[in-house]
Amino acid sequence: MTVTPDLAETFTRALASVSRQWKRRLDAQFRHLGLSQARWGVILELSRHQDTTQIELARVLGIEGATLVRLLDGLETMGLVERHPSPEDRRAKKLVLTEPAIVLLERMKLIAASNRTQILEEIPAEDLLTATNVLEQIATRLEKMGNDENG
Amino acid sequence: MTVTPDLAETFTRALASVSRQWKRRLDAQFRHLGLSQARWGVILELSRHQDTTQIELARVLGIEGATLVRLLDGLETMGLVERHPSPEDRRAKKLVLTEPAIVLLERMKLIAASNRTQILEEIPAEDLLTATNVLEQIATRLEKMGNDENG
DNA sequence: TTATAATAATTAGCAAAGCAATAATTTGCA
DNA sequence: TGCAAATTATTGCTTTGCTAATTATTATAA
Repeated sequence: MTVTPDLAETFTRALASVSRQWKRRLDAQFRHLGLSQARWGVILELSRHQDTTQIELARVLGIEGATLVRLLDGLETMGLVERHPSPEDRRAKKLVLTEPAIVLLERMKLIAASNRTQILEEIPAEDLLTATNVLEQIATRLEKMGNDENG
Repeated sequence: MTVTPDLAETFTRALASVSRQWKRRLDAQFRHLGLSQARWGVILELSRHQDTTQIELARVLGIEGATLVRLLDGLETMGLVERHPSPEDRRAKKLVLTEPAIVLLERMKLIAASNRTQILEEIPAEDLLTATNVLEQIATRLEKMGNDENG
């Protein structure tokens, strides 16, 4: 089987559309908490990598450091995140979630999970697994291409 | 096989990461033409649906009408698109590509296609097909949920 | 050891997406 | 027919992403 140009193109269009619509929907669901999809992602990832630096967090989120700065500014103003100076590197800052953030996290998890369930309801698990693997392969490849700075 | 919460979550993270990185890369490749991924999408879709109205074009692109307005403003300034009053509805405007846009379109197609080829090189076509179908199912479902205004 | 490189966070400025509100028209129904 | 509701394009404002440039610090190499 060959990857026809049409298939590749259809894939990219569907990818863009789904990602925009998913974001839109999640933003709407988090709005009443004063949050957004982007901020939710930061908090979730932070709950898994406590005491990480900003650059490291940006890396796992797949966004630029400069983008993360603004997100953290907002979360800090809301009292959900604190930036502490790193003991071993005075350029860097360690990030920690505050108590209110940890409380909020649970509510956000429920919302995000129920959202995923609703959207993915009718997708066969097998296909979803394949799709996930494809996306992860592409993500890895894009990271590699980006670092190589070619193309 | 069951969709575990982990799988669904991994899927969404990979989706977000790929879509951001893909956009970033394409933006970089179009920059020297003064274009972007978003504007490229408008021109491509317009080449397929000549004489369409803005709202209809926004619909097939999966973006808001207001978002398209700004994209068209830019493309009109560049002399690539023209807005003509619609004969049958004085609220609406018909969109047409100019001659320079049609010339440019061919170059853009080559760039986008070579980009896709590079990124998707190692993905088995079978898996890509499955992934595309999954994404299209989700896109359809999200559109339905959005219109129903529920959830 | 000191000058140069690289790295971490930040700021500024731009693009593209969203929502909400508005004006001009068209549609539909009573 | 005529008035209310829907539709089309627009503008204003916000968020989130990017790149480029800046500052402070750390790492490297001559």
